[in-house]
Parts: sequence; structure tokens; C-alpha cells
Amino acid sequence: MKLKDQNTESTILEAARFIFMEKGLYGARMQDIANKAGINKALLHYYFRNKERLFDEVFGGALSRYFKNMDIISDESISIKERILTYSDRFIKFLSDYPQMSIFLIKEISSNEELFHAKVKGLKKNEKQSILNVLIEGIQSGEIPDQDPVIFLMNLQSLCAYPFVASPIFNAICQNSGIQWTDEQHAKLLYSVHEFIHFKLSKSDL
Amino acid sequence: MKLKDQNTESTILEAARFIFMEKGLYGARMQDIANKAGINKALLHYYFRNKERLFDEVFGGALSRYFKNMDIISDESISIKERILTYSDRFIKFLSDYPQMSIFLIKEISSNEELFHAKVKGLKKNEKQSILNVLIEGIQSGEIPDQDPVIFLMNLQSLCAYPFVASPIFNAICQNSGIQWTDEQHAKLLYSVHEFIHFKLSKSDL
DNA sequence: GTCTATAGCTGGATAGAC
DNA sequence: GTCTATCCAGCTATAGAC
Repeated sequence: MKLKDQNTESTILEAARFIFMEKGLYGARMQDIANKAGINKALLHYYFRNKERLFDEVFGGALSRYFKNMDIISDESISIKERILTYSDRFIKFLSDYPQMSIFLIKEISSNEELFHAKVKGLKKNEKQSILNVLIEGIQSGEIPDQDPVIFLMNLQSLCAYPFVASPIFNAICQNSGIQWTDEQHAKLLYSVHEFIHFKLSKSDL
Repeated sequence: MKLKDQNTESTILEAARFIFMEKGLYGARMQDIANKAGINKALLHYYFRNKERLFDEVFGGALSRYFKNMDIISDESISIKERILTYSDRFIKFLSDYPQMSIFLIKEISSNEELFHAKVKGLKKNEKQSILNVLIEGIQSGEIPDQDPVIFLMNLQSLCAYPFVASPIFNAICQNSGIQWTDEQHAKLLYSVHEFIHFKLSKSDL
């Protein structure tokens, strides 16, 4: 069986990723994707039978990138606090590379929860990859202070992801107050997340 | 000039709010809204010339509710820390009443930034209503500790809003780990936000 | 593999009866 | 004010030439 042209296929995928990220499944037009890829609509259907399948490729790719960031969590040779610090770095790095990813995932997850659950099941290698389980163990063993692990995880992900999700809002706020959003601010965001982790995970308050 | 039937109009608006919140401007179908309202499509066009106008009514209403929460910020008889605490309470209360609002606003803002800027300009009464300006003044006067006000505001809004925005993700996480999301958890979220405010706005660390 | 042309459907909008 | 019927644009998807 002859392989389909790898280059056209990946060009389409890249274009689709761009358009789907921007407009979501329903907002995106096959014509937009074809234009972006520099081909015609018919070819899209040749490579990916229909819009939904093309979307699934993009969505699956996004999810698997998302979960690759969690590897560090299961590395038991490192302290839990260090693992969480590294995770937050990677998470923010990931989001600054793909700033639309978070909002894209949320949009699509909420419009099709079953699909999401199925995909996640397939991508997670084991229970060790769950931050929540690591936190629970850490609290039980006394490595980190006693607290509600769900709330901590929620707070942590909020601090990392929301600035990207809500960037239009923050841009508006900054603009309104004549403040520029720079790379320096970005570094400060990272710093504030670390500060929070130290605040919540250190045994002796500093 | 005879008034249009108030009841049908508000029924439509309520249905439209529900559907638009769930699916956004492009995802929503006029047929869905008509069904939800228990009338037919033609009536939608009778009351609100077209889809865009109907959407604008809903969107404007959402924004004005959002900004009503900010009144407290300009009340100079209360300490800044108290104002921020109250603001976060109201913000979370607002979001638990309208859990879709935040994601709805973000979606629509990012798909039409100009419209958003125009609307905000109209709703904000004065510069005093800007949290950012209050923070800046507080830092200058020494009432709150020296820090980057934009980062603080971003952190604060992240902690409050992201749990609602990303509720599908958190539901999935909890489900995966066999944890139930209850009202008790909800109260804990509020507590963790207060803890953060105390951590960042108290002069003497406690 | 890639293209043009077009079939077929969906959904917003309108005409016109009541 | 409210309805049914219908028009028409825009979009996905496919047929078929090259």
C-alpha cells in the first residue's frame, strides 16, 4: 500500500491546527484550512475523510502534547516540591509555545466530554502520572503539609493557565491602564507561581 | 407606539442567554433558541432583527452584570485588603451563579476585541473603578506591600475564575481519582483565595 | 495526488396568512 | 404578535477529469 504524501498531509495538519485553535470545531471552515495550507478543499477530504476526522487528529495531538508534560510527576527520585516546581515550569513553557491550547482544550472538552474522557484514558500511562495521587501520598507520608490536594492542584493550574486563557481580558486591563505586557512580566508570572508553591508545600514557613 | 409583549421578549432573552452561553455566537442555532423558548424562528427575527442583535443583548447584559461586582473597589472608606477580599467573594459568587459566564466572555472577547473594548468603555463609570489603579495607589502610599500589581491582579483573577472556566477538566481529574466535587470543596476554594490575599497584601507576614 | 465543478444540506432570514 | 412555508447563501462532501 503506497503511503500518502507525508508533506501534504503534515501541511494540512499544521494548517488545520492553526485554524481549529483559532475558531474551534464549528467556527472553522474547511475552506479556511485549505487556503491556509495552499491547497483546495477536495484534498482535505482525500487525506482525512471528513471534517470531524481531521479535527480528531488535531485534538489528539494537542492532548498528547499536554500529557507529555506530566512525565516528571512520576519521577520518585526527586522531592515532590521539586517535581511540582518543574511541572509548573513546563506547563507555562508549553502554554507560551501554544497559547491557544488551553482555551482550545476547554472549549472542545466542554462540547464533548465523552470524547475527552476516552482520549485521556488512552494517553495516561499509569496512575503514578496523576499529580493528585502524588500529592495525596506526599501528605500521608508527611513530606508536604496537610491540605486539600484538589484545592492545591486547582489553585496551581489556575495560576499557570488562566493568564493564557484570559489573555484578551488582561490585555484589555493593561491597555486601559497604559501598562505594557512584556517578557519581563512573563518571568514575573513564573516567579509568582513558584512563590505560591513554596508557600503551600514547604514544611517550615519561610 | 404599542409596546411589544414583555413576556415573550424576556422568554426569548432567557433562552438565548442559555443557548449562547453554552455554544457561543457561532455554535448556537436560532432553531435551538426558538425551541428552548417554545416559539418559532420567525418570532426571534420579529423581536430582534437578526442573530447578531439578539446576541448583543445577551452579551451586553452579561458584561454589565460583570462590572456591577466592581463597585466595592472604589469605596475608599474601607481598607484595600478588605475591598479585595469582598471583591473576590462577589466575583466567586457571581461565577457560581453564572458558571458559564467567564468562558463565554473569553470566547466572545477573543473573537471580537473591538466590540469588547467599546462595551467596557461604556460600562466603567470612572478610573476609580479600576482595581489596578487602587492597587498602584495602595503600593505608593505603603498601605499594601510593594509588588507588581498586574501580577497580583492576574493571580487573583486566575484563582477565582479558572476553576469555573476549566470545570470540565477538574471534573475529569476528580472523577479519575474517585473524588466528589461538593459544596464543601467550593467553600475551600473561597478560603484558599482569602489565604492568598492575606499572604500578598498583609504588611506583617503571619 | 491534485484539481474543478457541483450536488445536497443546513440554517438565517423573509413573505404573507391569520 | 404569532404562525407556516419558502427562499437563498454558505458550507461539507463527492464525482470525475487530468
